Amino acid sequence: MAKFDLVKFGPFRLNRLAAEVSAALSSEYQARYGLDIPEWRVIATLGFRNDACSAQYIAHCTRTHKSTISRAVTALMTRDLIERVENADDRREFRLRLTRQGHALYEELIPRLLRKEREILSCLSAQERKDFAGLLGKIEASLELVQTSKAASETEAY
Amino acid sequence: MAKFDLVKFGPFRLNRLAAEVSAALSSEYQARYGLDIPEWRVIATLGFRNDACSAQYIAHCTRTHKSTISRAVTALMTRDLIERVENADDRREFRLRLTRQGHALYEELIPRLLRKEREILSCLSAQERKDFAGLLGKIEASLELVQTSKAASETEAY
DNA sequence: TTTAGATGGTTGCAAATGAGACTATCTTAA
DNA sequence: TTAAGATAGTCTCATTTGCAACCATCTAAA
Repeated sequence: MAKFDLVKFGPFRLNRLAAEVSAALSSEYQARYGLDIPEWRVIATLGFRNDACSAQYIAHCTRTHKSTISRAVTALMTRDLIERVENADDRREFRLRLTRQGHALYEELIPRLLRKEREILSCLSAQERKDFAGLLGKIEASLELVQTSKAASETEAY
Repeated sequence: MAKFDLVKFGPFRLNRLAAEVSAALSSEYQARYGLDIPEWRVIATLGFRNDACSAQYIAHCTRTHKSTISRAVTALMTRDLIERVENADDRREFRLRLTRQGHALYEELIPRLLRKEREILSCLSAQERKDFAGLLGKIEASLELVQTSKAASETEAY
C-alpha cells in the first residue's frame, strides 16, 4: 500500500495554512472595516502604487479574476473609498485611485495587518523568517508566480 | 506613507501559492478522475487510515465543513467509491470506508500526486525541502493547526 | 476605409461552499 | 425514568466566485 498521509501532504498543508492565515487577518479588514478579500486587494494595490492604474492591472498582479475585481471596484466606489476617471488615451479603461477616505483607511489598516503578520511569524527566528521568505520566493519563481526582471519589463505597461 | 507591497505580503503570497499548487494538482484528481477537492480529501483520509471512520472525523482532520463532507460522501457513494455501514454502538454516525474500486482509485492516484508534488518542489534542494517543511510545521504548530501529542491524545477518539 | 481580431470592463448564470436549522440519537444528571 | 443538553449527519438558504457572453473601443492589416 502506498505510504501517504494527507495531513503531511505539502499542497494540503499549504491550503490549510493559507486559509488559517487569511481567517486571522480577515478579523482586521473584514470585521473592522467591512472589506472582503477582493476589496482589500484593490485598496492595497492602489495604496502601494500611489498613481492610478486600471482594473485589469489589479486583476493581473493580484491574480484575481477580472469579474471579481470589477465587483469589488463597484462596491468601493459606492463607499467613496476609490474613484475612477476616464482614460482619454483608451476609452475602454478607467484609471482607478484611492479617494482621501480610501487613503486614510489604507494608512490605518496597513500597520494592523503588518502587526498581525509579525504575530503569526513570531514563532520563527529572524533568520528563519528570512529563509522562509526565500524558499517561498523560489517556489513562486519556478511556478512563474512572480515576474522575473525580463518578464516584468515585457509587461511594464500594466 | 506606510511602506507596503501586497505582492510581498506573506499572507497574500501564501494564498496565491496555495491556489496555484491546488490548480496544478487538480488536473490529476479533477480532470482525470472527476473528483473535486472535498471528494479527494475523503478518499485520501479513508485510504490513509485503512480502518473505517466517521464523516465527522474526516471533517475534523481535513478542516473541512461537515456539510461539505456530507455532500462529498453522498457523491462518492453513488459512484461506489466508498460505502458506509451503521455503527451499532452509536446509531447517529456511520462508519465510512473505501470500496474495492475506491481503493484502486486511491492506489492509482497517490503516486501521481506525489510525483506532482515532487515536480513542484524540484526547484528546491533536498536540504531546502526539509527546511521548508520544518518551517511550515513551526507555523502550523503556533497556529495550532497540528495536534500536539497532548492534544492528539485528548482527541484520539476521532 | 473597412474589417477582423484583441482587449477593458460588466453582467447573468451556475457551481461550490459555509452557516445554521433540523432530526435522530446519545449522555448526563436530577 | 425523564428532561436537558450535546453530537452526527442532512438539508435549505445565502454568499461568493469563476466562466462566458456581451458591449464598447482599440489595433492592425487588407
